[in-house]
Amino acid sequence: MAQKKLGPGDRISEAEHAVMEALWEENPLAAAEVCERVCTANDWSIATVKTLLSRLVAKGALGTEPDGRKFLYRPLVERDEYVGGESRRLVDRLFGGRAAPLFAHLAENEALTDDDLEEIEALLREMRK
Amino acid sequence: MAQKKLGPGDRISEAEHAVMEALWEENPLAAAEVCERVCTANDWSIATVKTLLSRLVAKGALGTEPDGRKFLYRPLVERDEYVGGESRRLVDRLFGGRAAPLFAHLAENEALTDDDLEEIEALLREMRK
DNA sequence: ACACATCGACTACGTCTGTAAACATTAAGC
DNA sequence: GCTTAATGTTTACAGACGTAGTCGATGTGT
Repeated sequence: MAQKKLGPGDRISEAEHAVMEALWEENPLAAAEVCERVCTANDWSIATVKTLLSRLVAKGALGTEPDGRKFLYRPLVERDEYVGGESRRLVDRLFGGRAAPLFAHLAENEALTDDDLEEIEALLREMRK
Repeated sequence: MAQKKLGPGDRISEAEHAVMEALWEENPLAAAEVCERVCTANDWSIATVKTLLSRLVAKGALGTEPDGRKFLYRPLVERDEYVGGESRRLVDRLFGGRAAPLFAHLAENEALTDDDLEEIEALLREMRK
């Protein structure tokens, strides 16, 4: 088999996600370059990053292209896709699929800044067309 | 030590969460009663439920009171507390702590029903006092 | 040519999770 | 009293995850 498309079983773990973020921000990158942007923040060794990269490739979340003796990695899944999936999973699991209760929750716990409120209002206005 | 308060390291896993949901909806319940409400839906055996209950007790998420030869389990963490924590974690991880982008995302993918929109508008109105 | 630095591949290993069986105790029915 | 059914406790085990070391190949500087 050549390319295993990311099955729904192939979830991206939390540590892997940090690697994905780096690559979503800039790509393609070599392993060492990825390490430069995530190793210190997470207190990881280069070896750890290599493992995470391999697992992400195995899961079909990353693709590689050879560049001399090294590999360049680039995301195969869009950040939007991932973020959307995770968001929906949470809303499904905790709020029965309804987004309003999530919103209410965030609002209650003042997890919403004034900027957020304004932005959301704007979105609503635009949505109402 | 008698009561270990749920440390932040003691996360509730997905399977465990299903058990918690049952107990949040009705409590206290015995293991067999919990199984009645979650075993068929998840295709679990009673043994699995017992394990999950034990682990939740160990994590400090559930408390027990003896009832004859059996135990009754009841939540020690509020559903709101859990839900709030998980929501914030997601927002932090995926949206840099800002809720507006999450909202935008849900909106884009029409994960928002008309009811949701109305409800959110109402919330906004009320919040603006 | 040769030592050295790099890089990906393979291996390792402890913890957590999902899933469950085996075991011990004990209340209850006969 | 003794068998049986129910219940919590212990043990099990495979797969995922976090974290990293070792190994073999290969390019690099001198």
